[in-house]
Order: sequence, then structure tokens, then C-alpha cells
Amino acid sequence: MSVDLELSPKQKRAAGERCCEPVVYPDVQRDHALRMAEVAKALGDPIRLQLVDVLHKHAGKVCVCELVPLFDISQPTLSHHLKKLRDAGIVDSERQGLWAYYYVIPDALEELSAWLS
Amino acid sequence: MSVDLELSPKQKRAAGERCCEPVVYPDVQRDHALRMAEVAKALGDPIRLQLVDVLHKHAGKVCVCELVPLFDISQPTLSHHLKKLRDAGIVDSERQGLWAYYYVIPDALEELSAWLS
DNA sequence: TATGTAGATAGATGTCCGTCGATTTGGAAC
DNA sequence: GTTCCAAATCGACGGACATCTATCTACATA
Repeated sequence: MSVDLELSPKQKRAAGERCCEPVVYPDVQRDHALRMAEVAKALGDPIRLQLVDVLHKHAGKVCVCELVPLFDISQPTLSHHLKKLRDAGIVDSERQGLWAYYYVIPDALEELSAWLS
Repeated sequence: MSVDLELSPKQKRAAGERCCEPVVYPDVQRDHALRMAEVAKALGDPIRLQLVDVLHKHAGKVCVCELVPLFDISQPTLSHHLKKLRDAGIVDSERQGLWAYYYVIPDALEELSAWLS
């Protein structure tokens, strides 16, 4: 006949007791997380986040030459940030003559936005 | 008396015509953007994003020892990622004996979430 | 054809990041 | 006290990142 003893923490562990409920992570989430992390990483720079903010607030397309004076960085550096945003699928551009116009791709941020809610 | 001539692009530019509507960026947004970029940067790694996902789905607190086997990284690396999330103000931890329990700070992601919507 | 101009690319540099193995810290058990 | 254990920290290494200057590419003007 068994006695209702208080078990020591070590005995509890040995008996299979856990620190908390077991945690599993569904594989389905992994590539989902990968895509969202890519977007988050692109937004993880103050200048890029402000760029998206400006482009979004000007619902239309904004010329690069209007963006350059907004920040204290060189034109090539801004071009580099715009490329990062383009590579992440957040913005796209359109050329008209000498000028290039950038805009936020509709719903590009929706996946991340939905996850955060 | 002035004639209604078609101006060349260069003449237009010389006359002050712009490629698009002038764009200004309010200073108020800058520190706002800085804080959000910090959060986005912390989420900009697949493992950290999955960590937040797991912690959030387990509304309670999750023990580190349950998190380690979920990812193919060493325990010190996981600890490093948890520190990054803590530094960004996204998660916090609580120690109980040998074990450490992590949880998502309520509303830590709200600012970014609101901006994305 | 030659010149000017907007934007992208190339190359260099210093810093930050993700990862690891080894060690340290602080409780708990014997 | 000594041993065991979970988690954090340390030190190192390779790769990625933000930034710059200099150059290149298209296109438009003359």
C-alpha cells in the first residue's frame, strides 16, 4: 500500500514531473515565421521604417529626390535602404524618365500585421 | 504679354516645378519610429519571432528548458536571443528555483501593431 | 556628339550579429 | 561542504550590415 509522500524536486523530476506544460511548435509555423521575420528585419532600421511611413502616408508614388533631403544620409545609402525594402517585398518602384517613384506594395505588411494582433 | 508655351523638363525644373508633391516628415515621428524599429529589429530573426509566438500562445509563463529543444541551437544561443527580446522590452522573465519562466509583456507589441494597421 | 542629371552599383571600412564551446552563477540535494 | 543542475555570461569567430566615396547607367538637353 502506497503512502502519500511529499516528493523532493529531484524526485519529482525523476518521476517525470515537468517545470511546466510541455511545449510543441508546429512545423507549419516555421516558414510562416521565416517570411514574417524577413519583413520585420527590413523594418528594423529607423530610416527604413520612416521611409515606409512616408511612402504610406503619401498614398501615391513618391520620387526619390524628395526622399533624400528628409534624412541625414547620402543618396547611395538611401538607395541601399530602398533596395532592402524592395528585396523584402515591402515596396516597389517605377521609373519615369530620370526620376524613380517608390510606393508601398498593398498588403505587403498584412501577414505581420495580422500576427501582431 | 506671356505666351502659354510648353516648357521643357529642364525649364520646368528651373522654374521650380517638382517631380512630385513636396514631402515633409514631422519630427514627432522620429523617436516614435526609433522605438518601433527597435521592436521590429528584435522580431527580425526567425528564432526570436518563433519564441514570441510560442510564449504568446502559451498565455502563461514558459520554462526555458521547454524552449531549448524546440530549436536547433545551443542553450547559450537561446539565452542570447531571450536577452535580446528582454532588452527590446518584448518579454520578461521570472525565476523560480532553478528554472526561469519567460512571458510576453502585455501590449509590448501594440505600438508597432497599431502602426502596421 | 557632348554635357548635365537622377538614381543605382561597386568597393572599402568599421561595427554589429548569430553562433559556438567553455566557464560562471546561484539554487537545491545529498 | 560537495555535488548536481538550469540558466546566464564570456570570448572568439565568421558573416552580415550601414555607411561612405567614387563610378557607372540611362535619359534628356543642347
